[in-house]
Amino acid sequence: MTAYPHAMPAVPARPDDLTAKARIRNAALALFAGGGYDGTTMRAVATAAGVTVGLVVHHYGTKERLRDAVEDLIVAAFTEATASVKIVGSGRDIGAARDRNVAQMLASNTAMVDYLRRTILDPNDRGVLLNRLADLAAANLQELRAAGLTASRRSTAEQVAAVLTAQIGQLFLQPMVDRTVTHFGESDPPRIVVRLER
Amino acid sequence: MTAYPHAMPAVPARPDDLTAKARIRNAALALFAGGGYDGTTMRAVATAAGVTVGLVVHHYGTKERLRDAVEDLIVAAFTEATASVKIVGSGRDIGAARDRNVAQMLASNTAMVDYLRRTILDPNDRGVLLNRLADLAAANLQELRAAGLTASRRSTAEQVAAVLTAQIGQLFLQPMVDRTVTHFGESDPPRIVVRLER
DNA sequence: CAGTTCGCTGTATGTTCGTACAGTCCTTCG
DNA sequence: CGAAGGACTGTACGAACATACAGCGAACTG
Repeated sequence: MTAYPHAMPAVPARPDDLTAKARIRNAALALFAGGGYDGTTMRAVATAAGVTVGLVVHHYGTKERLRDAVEDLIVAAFTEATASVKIVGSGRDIGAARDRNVAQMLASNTAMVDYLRRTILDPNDRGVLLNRLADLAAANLQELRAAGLTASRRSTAEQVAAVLTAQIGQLFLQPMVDRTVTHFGESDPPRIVVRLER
Repeated sequence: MTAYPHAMPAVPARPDDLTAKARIRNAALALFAGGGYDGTTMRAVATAAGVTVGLVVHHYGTKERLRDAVEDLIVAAFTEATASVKIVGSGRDIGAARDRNVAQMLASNTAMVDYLRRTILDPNDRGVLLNRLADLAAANLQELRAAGLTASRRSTAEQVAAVLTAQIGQLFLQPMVDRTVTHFGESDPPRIVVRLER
């Protein structure tokens, strides 16, 4: 499942357990998510990780390569969330289980959601991360198809888009609804539902 | 309708017709939309507007006040789009006509859409612009209510959230779908539909 | 136990930023 | 004509930035 022959045990890591390199990457994710890539300085990352700027440069070379590491982490999280679903039952059930795992993973990773929202919705972005997630979704789809578990008449592109919007579309718009409702002094905001129509 | 006693004629303005102050504001909108507020320099705004940095400062004082002017322009566009609908017919029809006008206004204003997406979805944003648009929608709703044209059992907050998501929610997510579909070499992407559920 | 690697620090450098400001041109008005 | 005000330019400056780099100490390795 993971790339490691000796997989890490599923023990929640204490901050002290992490290497400085991992702490830097995690701090970068949190800060990029909160203040954006441009709005985050290498010094801020270093401070948040409890190290000096020099060490950040030492480990990642440039700010851009630090961002690459952050995006690798996100893609890995999606990969693990979907790969842990066994290929048994109907294609529909497997897809639903994958969606559930991704939703659960994102629910406990606010920073990832915020980072994704910033990056994917950015019209200026090169779209690398979105494409990587799309490729992952397509590969998952292909796996079902190879097992003869899907008989959708929709194209791959359309199915992938449907999966992605289902997995993350709602997360992107929900804050807007929440803030609007809160602005009028109400709580218990309604849920956003995103669908694809042809 | 407009604040001007002698309203401007509905003639599309040529760039040369605009004052430098307006050109600066328009350039700022386009650049903020494309590269974000932080990612846009005063020098870039000046160059895009065909003036010097000094003049930008002369007219707007600070970068933040330049952003205020940009947001004023957006709120004015929403105001005019909704105010031009006469209060005749059913409340539902009036609401639909307003939505149509806003959609049309946004369709011809890519920069505004991009700016709104950036600003409203930014979790770090103070939410001023979203609140102004929410207040505008609420005022429009109140207008219908005062005329006895609406009998919704939904709260104001919920109705406003519904209006805003209908007006701009789809515009925010559509680029993601478009890019995903394009990534797989297809054209004719499906449409996003956003709904509120309780 | 010497040698080498590696995590890590502190400082320096060149660039780019927002903003300040002195001054020039041009229009308006008495 | 001459003063005043506003649009506009060009330069300057301090702060903050990403990055480079020399050096230090502890931990491995043979």
